[in-house]
Amino acid sequence: MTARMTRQRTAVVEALDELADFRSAQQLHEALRARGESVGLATVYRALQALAEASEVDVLRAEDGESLYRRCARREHHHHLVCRMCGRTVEIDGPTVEAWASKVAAAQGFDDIEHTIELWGTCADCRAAAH
Amino acid sequence: MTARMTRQRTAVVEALDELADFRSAQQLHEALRARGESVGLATVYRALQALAEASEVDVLRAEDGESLYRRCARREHHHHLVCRMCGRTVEIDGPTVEAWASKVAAAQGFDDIEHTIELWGTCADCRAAAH
DNA sequence: CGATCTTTGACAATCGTTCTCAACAAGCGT
DNA sequence: ACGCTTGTTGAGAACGATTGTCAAAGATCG
Repeated sequence: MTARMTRQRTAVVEALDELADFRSAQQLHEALRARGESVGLATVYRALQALAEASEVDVLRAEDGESLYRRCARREHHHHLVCRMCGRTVEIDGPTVEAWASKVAAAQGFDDIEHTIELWGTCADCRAAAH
Repeated sequence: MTARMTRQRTAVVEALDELADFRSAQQLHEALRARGESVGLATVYRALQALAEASEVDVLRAEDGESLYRRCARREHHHHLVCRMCGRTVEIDGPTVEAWASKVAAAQGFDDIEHTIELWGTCADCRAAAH
């Protein structure tokens, strides 16, 4: 039950730190390959899963359903503004929104409330790159 | 290019109306089967896809990534409070949130902004049913 | 160092969803 | 009502992300 520190897990964390923005498991796997680190894809998935459970990384779903991972600066609850082309991410928080969400849900008699609030857009660079 | 009204499409729309809450394509397919209507799964997916494009149905992704569909009362933009157990849905709108979202995104130089704002919870009935 | 016990990785298996393509049927004109 | 044209259907294959399998490998501890 004790989490062991392995070469592979360290490598995944390093890749996350290096890439900074939201990336898919497969992108991370490829980045590790490119760097010469040999890590199995399944292992990357397992590492990310473990990190997510430990709240070490944030997970969100791209519009096509793929899971994206990122090591965020703040560990407290927050949301993201993500570029759908390059993954560039800006952390945002919205105290107003939080309050609104829980108030609305409670008013309807719902429990165990969770909310998904993510903003997607095209960042200035990608817009420029697309002509 | 003209959309044809087929037995299958009508059936899918009927199933949606009957079930009222957010359902997966597979759930709808099964409901049709159970009712005696013979409709292929692929056809259900295609019908839902077409309906979604025409803004006839709302689509959202469950926490496990599955797509859920629903015919909403209002066709204007709005959000949902959904029971993660039974799919029961309450339509909500948050003018405050909308404004907040576009303001934040624009401030960061992002374009083509879209936002995902969904609330998940356990409705009173499901809470009771779980003891 | 050695025993223990988690972790790894190549590959198979899942699961939702989309694709393929020949058979089929709406809608239109006659 | 009758073909024609052309969008639609359905069974099954294909796909892509993710998870499961299990024997071999390696971390940790005494």
